[in-house]
This record gives sequence, C-alpha cells and structure tokens, in this order.
Amino acid sequence: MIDPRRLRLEIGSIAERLRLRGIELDVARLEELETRRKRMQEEVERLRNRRRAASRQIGEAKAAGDDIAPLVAAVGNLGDDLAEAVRQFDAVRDELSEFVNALPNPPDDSVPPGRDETDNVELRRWQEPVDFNFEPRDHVSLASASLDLEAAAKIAGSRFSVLRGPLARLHRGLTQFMIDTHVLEHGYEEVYVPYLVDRRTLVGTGQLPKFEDDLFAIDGERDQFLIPTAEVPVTNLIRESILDYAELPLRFVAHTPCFRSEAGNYGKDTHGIFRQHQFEKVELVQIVDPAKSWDALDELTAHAETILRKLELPYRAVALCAGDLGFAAAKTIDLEVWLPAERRYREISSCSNFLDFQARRMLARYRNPETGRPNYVHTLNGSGLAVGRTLIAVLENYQDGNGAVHVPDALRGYMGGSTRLDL
RNA sequence: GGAGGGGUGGCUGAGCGGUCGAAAGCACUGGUCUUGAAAACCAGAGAAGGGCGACCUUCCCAGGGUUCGAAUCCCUGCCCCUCCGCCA
Repeated sequence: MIDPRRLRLEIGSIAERLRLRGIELDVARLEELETRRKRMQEEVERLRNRRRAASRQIGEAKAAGDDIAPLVAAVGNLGDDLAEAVRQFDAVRDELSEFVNALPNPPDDSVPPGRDETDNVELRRWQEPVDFNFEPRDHVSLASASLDLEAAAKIAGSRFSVLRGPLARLHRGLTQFMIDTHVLEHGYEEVYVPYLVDRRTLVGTGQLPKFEDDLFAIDGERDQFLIPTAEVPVTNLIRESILDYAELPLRFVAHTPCFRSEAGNYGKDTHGIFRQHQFEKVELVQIVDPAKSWDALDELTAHAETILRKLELPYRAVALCAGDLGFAAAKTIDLEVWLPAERRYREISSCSNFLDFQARRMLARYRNPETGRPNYVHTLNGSGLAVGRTLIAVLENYQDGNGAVHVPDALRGYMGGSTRLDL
C-alpha cells in the first residue's frame, strides 16, 4: 500500500512514477474521494464527540441523583444522524481503500524505464555458456522415461508433471542442497508453513484483491487459496506485529510447492516443465530495518546467485524495467539461467525489495529504538531457486552429447555419490 | 464428532452498564542515587487514523443487536485451551 499521506501530499510525483509502469492514476477521482472522506470523517467525529459528552453528562447526573429525563430527551435523534453519517463514511472509506489497494508500488528511481521484458537491463553475466560441439537436446528429450508428462496429464491435466526414479531424486536433491546452503552458509532460518492461506494473508503480500484469477481457490465453505509462492505465508508471519529492533533482520528460507493458474499464459511455454500449475520453490524472505533494505536486496540476490555458482550454471542478472515489475515490488532483479536447447537465458529467480508496501498492508512494524515508536519494516524476497527450472538447467547444461547427464559436483552428496544420471 | 473453559495494551493479567484507553506486574524511556553498573525511589510511556495546530476520533477477537451510554448484557461467527472419540 502506498503511504496515504504521501499519496495526498505528493500525488503528482507518485502519478508520474506510476506512469512508468503504464498506470494512469485517476487523480481527479482520488481527490474527489479524499474530499468526501475528509468531510464525512469530520462529520462522524463531531457527532460522536457530542454523543460522548451527552452520555457522560447523563452518567454524572445519575450519580448525583438528579433527574436525567430532560438530558436524555435533549439527545434527540443524534443516534440516527450518527448512524447515517457512519454509513456514508464507511462507504467512502471502502471505496478509497479499494482504490488505493489496487495501486501498485511506485518503482524506485533506480528502476530502468520500459514497457516489457525487452526493456530489462542486463547487469552482469557469470560464466559464458558452454559451447557444445553437438546439437544440445532439451530437458524433455534428455529426461526420457523419467519424465512422464502423459501420466501427469492423465491424472491431473496439462501443466503438471510426474518425475520418476533418478529425476525425482535429483529434484529432491536440488531442494535439499538449496535449503542447506541458505541455512548453513547464509544464516537463514528454515520454516515450514501452510500451503493453504486465507484472503487476508493474500491481501497482505499484494496478490489480492487484484489478482484472484492467478490463484487456485478452494471450493466450498472455506475461503482459502493454494499459495502461489512461499512469500505469501512466510512474509505474513510478521503480520500485525511489532518486532524488537534486535530481532532484525529476520531471514527465512522455506521450501514449498507453488500453485498458479497461469491464466493469461495459454499457449506460452507449453513444452516440458518450464511453466507448471504446480512447482517447487525454495524461497528466501527477509524482514529488515528500512535503512538497510537496499543492501539486503543485493545480499539476498547474491545468496540466490550462490546456488547457480555452486551448480556452475551460466546465468545473468537483469534489472526489471518499470513496466515488467510485479505489483508490490519497488525494484526487482531477475536471475536468468542459460538454457542451451533454447539458446537463451530464462528466469530462474526473482529478487525484490518491496520497501514498506507489504508492511503497510500487513501492519508489520518494529520498534524504532531512537524514537520508541513503531515504524514499518521493509520486506524482501527472492527465489533461491525455482527447483523445477533448476532441474531443467542442470539437465541441459550437463548433457554430454550421448544422451547422458553428469551430476554437478555440488550435488554428488545429495545423489548417493553418483556422477551421472541413469535416466 | 461430543462436553467444557477462554480470547483485554509489547507480554502477563484485573475489570461493577456511566467520569475506562482500561488496575497491577513485567519489559521500556527519562530522572534521583552511585566512581560506574545493578538495586531502590520518582516520573513518563499503548496502537491506528484525522487536523497546520490547540486537539479530536477509533480500537478490549470479528460482525450484528439492546441502551442516552457497552470491555461489561444478548445473538452469530472465527480462533485458542482441556477432556472424550476418531485418526497420519
């Protein structure tokens, strides 16, 4: 959520920054809502103040043994007036909060301008792609019988996968490797969290109210959704709380399945397991002192990069342009891994600083030691990494030209010492 | 699924339909004392929102209701705890 006060005072510059995202802020409507809100709020508070004073007087009169009948009569239809004013005020406030909740985070000044992914800016590359002296095969071909997409389609439909034997083990091994690295080397606390969450939780991180179509909802009485990422339950751990300053930064790592409807992506990435309705991800979440969130973004991104480096997978880091930013992010660095069969870099991690955007929605604060007052924390998260896509990258980058795939050195311990996959 | 007990400030925990944002303790901040610290004593201090400001409003799980007035009474829902049953 954008700071309502800043929205009022700096409406021009905020509108300008939202324009970079391709969002035209309806300034006239916002100002009209604000004017009504202010008028109704003052009216409600004035009436409530009168009621309070009158009730207190009646209480005092009663305690003194005086006749309270004239005082009660003098209250008149204050109650009805107040109820009507409250009704109007609630209506404006709901309209206003719906309007404000639908506004994305204005991009940080360091975010490159642009409309879509073609305007993203490459920041750095690590390792040049291996120049195979043969035609590289894609992950579906390499995985052969260990990847059973027909079985998945039979039992669940399209965009699901069944992994068998060595491929299932590689998938599990990658997950363990990632978690271990973040816990043991980067100091994250591992957490296990629910995969179903309620509406309030999704509003907290920004998936709702705007993007309900992207989620899988649970049918029936329970108003719950399958999580689209661990970011949702993990970041919400600190919702509606005031943290001690000494607790910061909080660093959580969680491994969860992620569920996405992929509405609007029909026909996109339909080959193989690149884009699935269900996939596994190891997610990094940080809750930090607002003064330190930009350093934290670099640090968190480096933690994700460590996984790629240990696996010796060529990748590049790109800064998302304003038009390609997610709803809640003020800035995002994507890590893109090289996929030989596609001959291009593809997203494998997305690391973002949300500043106080999510914290405001969640009412997540820390006690500022200098003022003793609560301030909003800053939240960040990033994939470290998307497991299914890492699996693709390992298969394709570690193929030997004869249809065999070697096990990256870093994974040997997670694969029973095997040096190659018997797919 | 059955029976019972609860949800009050950062935490623990009192609270009679009225002057209750709410006792007390812990934790916190400032001061006194001390070479320093601790202890003790004194004082301050909840959260959200509005207003340039003096100030004002809201908040005792949530939503309704009764009332001039609700933390307190009534209804509904949610959550937690204990016991029984079932169960990985």
